[in-house]
Amino acid sequence: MTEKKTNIPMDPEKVSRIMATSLTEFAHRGYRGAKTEDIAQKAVVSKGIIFRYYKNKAHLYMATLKFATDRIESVADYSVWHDAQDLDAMIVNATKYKIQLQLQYPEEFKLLLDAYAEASDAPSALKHEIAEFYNNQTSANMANMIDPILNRLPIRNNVSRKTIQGLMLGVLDQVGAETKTLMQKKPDADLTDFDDIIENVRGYIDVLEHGFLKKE
Amino acid sequence: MTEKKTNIPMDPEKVSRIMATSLTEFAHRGYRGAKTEDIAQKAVVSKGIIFRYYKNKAHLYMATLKFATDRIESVADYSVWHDAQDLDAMIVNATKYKIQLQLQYPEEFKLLLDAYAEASDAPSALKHEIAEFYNNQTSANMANMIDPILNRLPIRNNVSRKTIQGLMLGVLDQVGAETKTLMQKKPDADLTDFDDIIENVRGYIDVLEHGFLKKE
Amino acid sequence: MTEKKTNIPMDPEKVSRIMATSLTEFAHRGYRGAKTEDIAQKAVVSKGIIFRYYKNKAHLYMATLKFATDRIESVADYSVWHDAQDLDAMIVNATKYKIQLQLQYPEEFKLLLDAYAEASDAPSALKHEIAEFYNNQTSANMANMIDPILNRLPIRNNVSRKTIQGLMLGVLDQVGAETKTLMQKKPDADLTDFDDIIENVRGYIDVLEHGFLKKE
Amino acid sequence: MTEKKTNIPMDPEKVSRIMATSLTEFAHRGYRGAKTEDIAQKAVVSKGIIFRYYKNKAHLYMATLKFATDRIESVADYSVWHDAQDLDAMIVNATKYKIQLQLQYPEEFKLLLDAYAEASDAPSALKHEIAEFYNNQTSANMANMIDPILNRLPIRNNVSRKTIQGLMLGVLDQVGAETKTLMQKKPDADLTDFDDIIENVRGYIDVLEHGFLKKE
DNA sequence: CATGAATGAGCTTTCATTCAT
DNA sequence: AATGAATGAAAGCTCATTCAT
Repeated sequence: MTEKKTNIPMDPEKVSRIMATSLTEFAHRGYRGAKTEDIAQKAVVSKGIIFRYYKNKAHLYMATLKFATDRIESVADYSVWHDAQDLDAMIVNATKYKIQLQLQYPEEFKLLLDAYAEASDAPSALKHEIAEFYNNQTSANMANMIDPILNRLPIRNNVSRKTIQGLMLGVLDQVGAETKTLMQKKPDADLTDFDDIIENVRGYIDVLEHGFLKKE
Repeated sequence: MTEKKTNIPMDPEKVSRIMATSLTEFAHRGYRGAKTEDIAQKAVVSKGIIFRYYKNKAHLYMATLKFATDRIESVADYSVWHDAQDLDAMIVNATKYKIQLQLQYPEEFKLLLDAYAEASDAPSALKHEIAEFYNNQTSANMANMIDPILNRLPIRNNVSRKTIQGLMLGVLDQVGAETKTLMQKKPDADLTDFDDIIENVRGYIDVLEHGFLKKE
Repeated sequence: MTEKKTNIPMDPEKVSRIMATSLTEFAHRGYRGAKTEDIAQKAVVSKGIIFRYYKNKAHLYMATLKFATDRIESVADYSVWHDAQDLDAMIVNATKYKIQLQLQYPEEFKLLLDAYAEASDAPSALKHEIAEFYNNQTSANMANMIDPILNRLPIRNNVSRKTIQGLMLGVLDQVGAETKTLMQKKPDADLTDFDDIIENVRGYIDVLEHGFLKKE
Repeated sequence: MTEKKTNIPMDPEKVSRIMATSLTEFAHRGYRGAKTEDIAQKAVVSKGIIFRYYKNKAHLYMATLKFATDRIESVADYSVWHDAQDLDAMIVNATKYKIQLQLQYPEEFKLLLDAYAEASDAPSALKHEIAEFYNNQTSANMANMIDPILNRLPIRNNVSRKTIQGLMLGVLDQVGAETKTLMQKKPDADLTDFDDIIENVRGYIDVLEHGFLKKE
């Protein structure tokens, strides 16, 4: 299992061009649709160097996946969650943040979303990476984010934490869907175009709060 | 744009075998991963006939997409929505129904979900089909489904129909996610395995109703 | 170990052209020096068909090896050995025969001689074939050939069968070397050009007979 | 034809490492199977220097061939032939010597034996070297070796020098074959393992002497 | 001079598509 | 009309050779 670390020295500029190009190509064409020749050409490197650096196409794909998760991770600012004082503020921040991420890293999102399907046969090392990406948008993760806020709020009897977490995820899913739809209609949208979505979110939260908070 | 309708006579049995096989192959391997040779072999038809019937692989893929949407549409029983007397009954029915659909037609779902990504470069004629599939799980469609019920309910002021629709979609998205997760853990699950999910849904609806109904 | 017999139907004419070309190319350029593209072109078949018929280059090579051994085997006429009444006749016949074989199947000989070196890493199934080819020019085989004749002759005491067999093999080796040398000097030689060699052989046998027969 | 002798200064230590490694690699993998990368790595020199010293792979191969012949030539001790007082002593010495050479320089032998096949398309300058190696085991060479001894012996009428030379070569060929077989069965054999072969040789010579010497 | 990273021509192999039977 | 053997463009990958450092 211990891969021979052949320790090929890599030119960081080339690596970065290759990764950026691979990201785009894999995201838009899928694993099989992306051609190494094209990637090399668009990255302004030789075909040979790709195989020198990454051994083969599968490894290049995995490296690209890792690159995408790292990029998203590197900008993931969880303070938007923790610092919020109330639910409305938190969700609005989170929504803005999620939209911003999806706007800023659309290819990373596409790549990772597809990866789940593509990587069905492929290496287990990567599956961990991909699963991690998915888990960040999952119940367990959500719990950590909103529990501190829920602790400060008077929850109505008969409403479990899990239910609230589920609803929150549902709201975020819905935000994701609405964002995706808007981006398709208006591919070069910026943050201000998403004000309507944020307004929708406010409505969702208002209903939810009425739903699970104790009526004084 | 006007496709030459050469009107090739097709043996319905072969068509049906080809479609069933294509569905499976495309769903599991993706557009480029599926091989025409394999499809022909597994469908017990000659490779030639596939090209005679469908002109080329892209058209076969599109036909398969259409086949998948048709199959799902053909069993879509909207009475589960219309006949429900209250929100709880409606959503529980809808949830059961959606789970059942996902269980019964996992390949169709997989194919159509991936199609969104795969078909990025491909023909516009198909995009319509795919978009339709997605729209069925979208605000406009949801409106038709739940409006009759909402009409009978006393909605709290300041809560718009659109908000409720969005929340409902969010709940259904969340159900979809929970179903997917469960199916991955337990690939051969049956309906009874999904009781927990349905219980979750009851919790969601309880909160939502408290959230948007007038307190008497 | 049981290879899936995919049972590809093969056009005998194409097979025969491919084999003939492969034989020439592999014999003259070695395994790595021979190019599938060239083989296809010279055999007037498509590159694809070679891979259809033989799966890959390694299998093509093995098939060619088998083809070469079969061809030589198919014309191997052991009666030249058995029918001879005396040693001189036998060796002269055998020499003529060996020369003829080497003249008629120079590429087969070259291929098989090199195969021993080339096939060092390769499949065990083939090793058997190649080993067989080599064994035909070996002590064990020689024993069967000349023992019937030796039985009729008065062997001098102190001379073992094994010694005589070894000497016979030495003579045949020497004939092979002389033939090879002559063929290099005169690539388009025919049988009559080899009369000198046969004359040499007569000299060898005369000495040997004087050496191991009882003096009456 | 006049090669530009650019007279590149060469580090003798590097040359020696390159030659030793090339010998091994070319002998074991053949011309095309040997990789310049591997040779450089195993010789602990840069790939660049190989091309600086030898221009290209073909020249490196030729240099290696020359290196191998020189090594064998440099230890070739013809006194084993000249000093022998009788035929038996001479052949036994020669046999021991040949075995020792084959044992001590197996890679040189393998390289040169294969070279004959490999170098079919290649440069004529080398052909001379290779031919020389082969000629050393040839009639002309043999003549020089054994004529002094034959001069002292009473040869039977009707037996030509050439015949005896041929038979001697045959015996040596046979020794070579027996040695090869034994080395394959027992790769780490030493000289004592070859006693049987030497015993066989004694038998061969006994027969030959009886065959070509005058009966007093 | 020496190095070894980079190049890209050239090789093996795959597979959608054609077309003789 | 149906078949599936044949095709060859296109893809992944290798490695002798070059050349900036």
